[in-house]
Amino acid sequence: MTTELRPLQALTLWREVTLDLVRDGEPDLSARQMAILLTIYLEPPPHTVRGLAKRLGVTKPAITRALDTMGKMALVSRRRDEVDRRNVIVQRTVKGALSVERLGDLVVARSKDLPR
Amino acid sequence: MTTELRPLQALTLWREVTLDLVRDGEPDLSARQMAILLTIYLEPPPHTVRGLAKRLGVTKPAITRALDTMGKMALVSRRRDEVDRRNVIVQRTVKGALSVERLGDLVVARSKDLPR
DNA sequence: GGGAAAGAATACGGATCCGAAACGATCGGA
DNA sequence: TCCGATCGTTTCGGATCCGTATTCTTTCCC
Repeated sequence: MTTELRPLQALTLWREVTLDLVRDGEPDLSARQMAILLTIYLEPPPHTVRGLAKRLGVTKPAITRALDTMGKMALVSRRRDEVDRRNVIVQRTVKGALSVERLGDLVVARSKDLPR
Repeated sequence: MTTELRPLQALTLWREVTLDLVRDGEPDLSARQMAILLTIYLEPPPHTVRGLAKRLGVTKPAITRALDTMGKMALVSRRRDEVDRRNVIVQRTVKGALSVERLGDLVVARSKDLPR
């Protein structure tokens, strides 16, 4: 189906999900980190630092730093590309998958009681 | 209507809007700042630091800092409550209203071409 | 009037972030 | 082989963020 959100509904949805993310105790992901996480989990691999930088429109060091932080959180992991050892492949993790899944459920739940 | 988003659609929507926010050049708002902004613009005033802190489940200094930053960005403003001068009232601004409006349009637009 | 309580801001030390620039490692073509 | 291009990381100075604890003003109430 084609979803028919109106602006007030859209904003309400965005606010409630954001509030849930702020309140859940977990350290907040920045917009960049969120974009990286969802790109990795929604788009087919492989994902490289350069590819993510280009897609997000930010510099490579910004991606490296975000991956450092998200790596500590165990949301993503990295490994060398053995075919071309210059590349680093960004990989999914169990915890990252669970986190993404939870976000999906959150948005679905919040979309169910929007103002008319 | 009751929106019927499925998890993959929800995640795709969240990803594309987040990507738009990252790519638009404006400095990214943190999750807390976004929650504050949307609360101020979607809920009836008045909004105080304490009230926002309680609603977001974070400390008051975190709210003060977020308001400092968003004040510099001209997304919100502050004034003393003349009735009870201990309180600070958080107010909307033209730029903030435009920013919120743009986000609403963004979510609406991205919700229109979601995968079946 | 005086002290407790409330509200917001400030100080602190530590962590993270930013873009730009420099740096190694690796690859690939002449 | 060697030299340029590519890829990711590191470094730099400066800004922002975190939570805790403290400070300052104002209000409330005995």
